Amino acid sequence: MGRAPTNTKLKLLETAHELIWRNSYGSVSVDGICEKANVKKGSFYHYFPSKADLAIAAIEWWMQNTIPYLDEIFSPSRHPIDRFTTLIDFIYEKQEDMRIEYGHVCGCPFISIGSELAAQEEKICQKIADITKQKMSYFENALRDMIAMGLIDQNTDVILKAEEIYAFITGNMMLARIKNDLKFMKTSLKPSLLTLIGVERTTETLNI
Amino acid sequence: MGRAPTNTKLKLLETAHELIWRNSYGSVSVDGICEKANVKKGSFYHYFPSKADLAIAAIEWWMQNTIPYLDEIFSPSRHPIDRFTTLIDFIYEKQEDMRIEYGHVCGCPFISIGSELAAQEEKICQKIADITKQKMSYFENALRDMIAMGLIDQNTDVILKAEEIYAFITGNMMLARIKNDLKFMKTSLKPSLLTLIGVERTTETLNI
DNA sequence: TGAATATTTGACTATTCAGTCAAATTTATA
DNA sequence: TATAAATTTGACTGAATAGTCAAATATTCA
Repeated sequence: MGRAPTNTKLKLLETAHELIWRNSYGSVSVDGICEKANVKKGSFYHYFPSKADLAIAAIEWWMQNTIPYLDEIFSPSRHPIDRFTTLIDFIYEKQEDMRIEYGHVCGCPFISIGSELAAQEEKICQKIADITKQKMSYFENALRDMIAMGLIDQNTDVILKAEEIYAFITGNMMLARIKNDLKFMKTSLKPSLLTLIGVERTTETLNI
Repeated sequence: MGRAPTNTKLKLLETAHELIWRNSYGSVSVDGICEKANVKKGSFYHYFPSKADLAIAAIEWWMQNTIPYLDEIFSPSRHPIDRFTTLIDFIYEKQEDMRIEYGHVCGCPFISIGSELAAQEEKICQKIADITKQKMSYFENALRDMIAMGLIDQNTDVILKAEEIYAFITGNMMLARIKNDLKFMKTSLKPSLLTLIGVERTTETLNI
């Protein structure tokens, strides 16, 4: 008995995520999300108790969406250096796609909304912090493999190094969004990142 | 003849900057700024044509405020490595002060507002991009001195390296704001930054 | 078919928002 | 002290905001 579930909730998640990523949490209204998603406001509040709760759900949904890609990129079967370079390619391509479609580099949705709501929405910050940790664990895993393979200094503190990598990539995405410019990300981010990681830049290690 | 200028405009700039830095552009209202600054709304619009114009003026005002500090930190009379370590100390102390006073790490005001308004306020983005360039010029200047002193690789591309440094510091400040945590900035940012710059970490070069 | 359940609708509120404006007030100076 | 100019005030508007709710509708299955 009972009515079957519809795709309304998913439409709201997708639309909210896109609008907030492109613009900002504060500049996107519930009415705007509903209009774009072709959903009435009453339906919105049937699925989400508040705008903030929708934002949290959208962040969670997007992260779940992203995990399979990260699993593929950071597959243990891939050479660890290749994992990082593939990650940069993956990020760049998404950013370039969005720049073409929306006319603007959009940066990292987690970081943008996290920064915007850092002092207002404790729950959102906690969620972003969790995601940050989760992403860094991919880096730590790859760094351990690099140590085992003798690619980087044996005494590398992988936790610390992972945080450096995350901050570096994050900072670059942020600046790309503000400057609306992917030049650095396209041409310099990859070699800069490898230097930061501490990989010797010989043709031998780079051409896997 | 005529009435002498008052400090109302300055009060509005100070208050707007503080509230937007602590929270966000979208969550701070003109009414909120006026109330905290003890200024009536009519006065606000006597001095600023719009909320966005106030934000631009506040950003400009804060940058003008910051320049003397940067000039001192990046004084050519200071050892170039010391310039960077002093910068980190300067940033950390300000962040720690704000964390204690407001209960929250506030990060970089320029980057936070720039990211928030990247797709909405062209003028604000342009202003932030200008400030970014201006700050990187300090880095480039120091890097050239480091090359001249043989502290880093003679073939270092200073423009590129300055952008790396800026992204790295920016990313760290962003994460500190989101995580509301200054641990990394306090203990690891300095050595990590020197590694990124490419300075050999011997006692000789570090204890200036 | 009919009961049970989930979903959708649209009209509704109360508040907050950015921005306006004419009149009142202050103050420097001639 | 009169004048001129900048400043301040407070009441105002109209639009947008997040959120509410009871009723209508669709769908499932017994």
